[in-house]
Amino acid sequence: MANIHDVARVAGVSISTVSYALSGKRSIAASTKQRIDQAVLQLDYRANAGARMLKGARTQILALSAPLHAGTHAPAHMAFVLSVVTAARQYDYDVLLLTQDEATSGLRRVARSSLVDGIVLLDVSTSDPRTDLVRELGLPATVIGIPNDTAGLTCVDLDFEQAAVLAVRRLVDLGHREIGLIGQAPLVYERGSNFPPRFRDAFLAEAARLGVTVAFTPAAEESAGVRAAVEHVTAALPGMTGLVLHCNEPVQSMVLDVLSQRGISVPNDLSVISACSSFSTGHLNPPLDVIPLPADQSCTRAIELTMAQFAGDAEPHVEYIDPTYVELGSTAPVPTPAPHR
Amino acid sequence: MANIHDVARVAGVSISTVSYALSGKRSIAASTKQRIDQAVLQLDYRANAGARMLKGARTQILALSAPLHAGTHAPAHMAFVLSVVTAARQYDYDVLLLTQDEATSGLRRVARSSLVDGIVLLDVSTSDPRTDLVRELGLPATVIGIPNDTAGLTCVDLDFEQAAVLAVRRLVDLGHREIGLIGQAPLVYERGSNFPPRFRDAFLAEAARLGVTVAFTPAAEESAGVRAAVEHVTAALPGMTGLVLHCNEPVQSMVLDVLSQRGISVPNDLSVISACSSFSTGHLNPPLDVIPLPADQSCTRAIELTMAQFAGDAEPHVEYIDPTYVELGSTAPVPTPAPHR
DNA sequence: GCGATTCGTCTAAACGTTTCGACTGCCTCG
DNA sequence: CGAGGCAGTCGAAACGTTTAGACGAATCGC
Repeated sequence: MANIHDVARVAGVSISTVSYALSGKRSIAASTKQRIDQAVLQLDYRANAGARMLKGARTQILALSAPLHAGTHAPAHMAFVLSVVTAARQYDYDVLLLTQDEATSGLRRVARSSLVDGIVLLDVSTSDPRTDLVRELGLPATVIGIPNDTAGLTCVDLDFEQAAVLAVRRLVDLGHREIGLIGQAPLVYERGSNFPPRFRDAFLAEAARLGVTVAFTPAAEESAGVRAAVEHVTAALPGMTGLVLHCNEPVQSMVLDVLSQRGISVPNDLSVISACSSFSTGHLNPPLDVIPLPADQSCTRAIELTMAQFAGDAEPHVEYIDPTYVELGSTAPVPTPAPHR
Repeated sequence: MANIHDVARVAGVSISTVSYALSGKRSIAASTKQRIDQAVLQLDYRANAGARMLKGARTQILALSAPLHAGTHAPAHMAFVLSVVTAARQYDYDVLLLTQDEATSGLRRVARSSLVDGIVLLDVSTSDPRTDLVRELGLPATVIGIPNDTAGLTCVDLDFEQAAVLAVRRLVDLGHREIGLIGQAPLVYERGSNFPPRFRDAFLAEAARLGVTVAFTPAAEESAGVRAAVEHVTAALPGMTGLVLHCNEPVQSMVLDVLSQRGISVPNDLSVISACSSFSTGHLNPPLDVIPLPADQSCTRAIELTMAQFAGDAEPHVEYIDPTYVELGSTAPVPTPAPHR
């Protein structure tokens, strides 16, 4: 493999001149620069990564800790992973993928061996051992998601609380007073995943504040679980006219199936909102109003924040991404304007 | 960060002694080794990755080129990615994730800069620019999937041809003479993905050999597409008693829904087989007989083959993984033993 | 016409490993 | 008892960069 010596020889200059020409850190005569560029092209030269790391103290590699938990929707997870890689490449960073097993040991290994310049954490739980590790390692790091203790951490995530508020208000504005909420699988809550309770609690709080009645239930991912969840909310709230889904796409689709089997028409009989869906709801029948969970926005911002830490101009802080509401026709004013209460 | 000098100082030996003690490449007195281990522990020392790469000519990093194409089932894709990472870790290798955009340029970059020791290619198409690049780079590489031109390449994959034969024979053995085959989405075939036509062609060939009638159709992923696919095969084959699904899980599930809506009972009226599914079919209703596509097996083998190339004892070749047939009760002897023809 | 400045280039010193060759005792064998 | 071997350790030379410092030549201000 061609090295900088070869380039220098071909271009007829010293290696430092080559280095400066390529980095642009000192001015180089146009003619010299041209000869060097030519030699680089001819030899297909690329600076040796190891040498660059060793001397430069920058590896241009980020560690991405992306555990895939049971109950996490794989396509959504994939979307985050790919978004991180794509965003990192914008800053000339590559991404080393770390998984489940080895979650903390792998992070420690790559960090202590100076293999990576920084860390991105995906899918943190409310109390996640990786956050302690990140604090200990003292490496630039960004967490996508909000753990309970954010001290000393840089975190970014969709504002799930605000998303919940948005969903409640939309339905309330349309006159709905009895609203169901179908959440993630029970084990997602038990495991301590960070965003489901954030959404649920804010949802319940806003509903209470506005004086509307809510029935919440998690929904297991298989069709029996979904059926049970729908039954639970309808039984708890016989007068339910609005329903919010904070669950993954297959479950959303199954909920719509169950509703249609029961002869419930959306939005005529029931207004339905999809909250924090990573993907378009356009293929659902009917397409659901949605508050999107924009993987690329979170990830792009996470990378920006990591780069800011490299530059040294970034204090640890928590950053929320504003949710938006997208109307696709699955909500309507409350059907029978019967006086409530 | 502690370096080897620090360890040497704390242990009271020279750095070469530390290096030998840790690598085990020369014998070291037990007492010395112990002092060194102690110092390593105390300082939480890990060899600097850059220095190791530079000198050792081994980076302990693999590039994984994992483009996520439209029509690829994300969970299956994820399973392959995670399996590759897990398998690589068994050999103390980390994995650098490369995506879609940058497919060839990214591979070239990491290879030419000696950032990675080897390459794993996922989801190759029949004619994939990445395979030419791999040949050009001359780096150890393993392809998961079989492109048209395998010259000079090391490839590993499930034997989709054999899987197709297995599926046909199973149904034929049970007396079925008219068999439907529902495949991937049309764009998957158009894009040149490697395994769908391998399966389809072998399926048609084996069926022809055994003199049974087949109707094949691809199935677009939305429910209208699935409905159309089912209609197509039933219209083409009014006497169809067997159906093979070579498509992703959501489509399989939708096919079963359509069948049940039409009052077709599995396996009483129709025997159904799921071919090359990455995930268990246990949650389907009914659970389908399946010829699994074992991501971990392919990936583990791919890593083994890459490691063998490092060791120098491996010629480029194509390796097939034997498919297995798992009975879960979705096939039965042909229902009405009416004489066909 | 001369010191100061700027530009372009070079020399050489790091960076933290791995590993080859060499050295020192000590043991063994003839 | 001396030659040879071996276990245990060390010194020093790579590996391919980046970058601080030095230096000559051209340019500029006065």
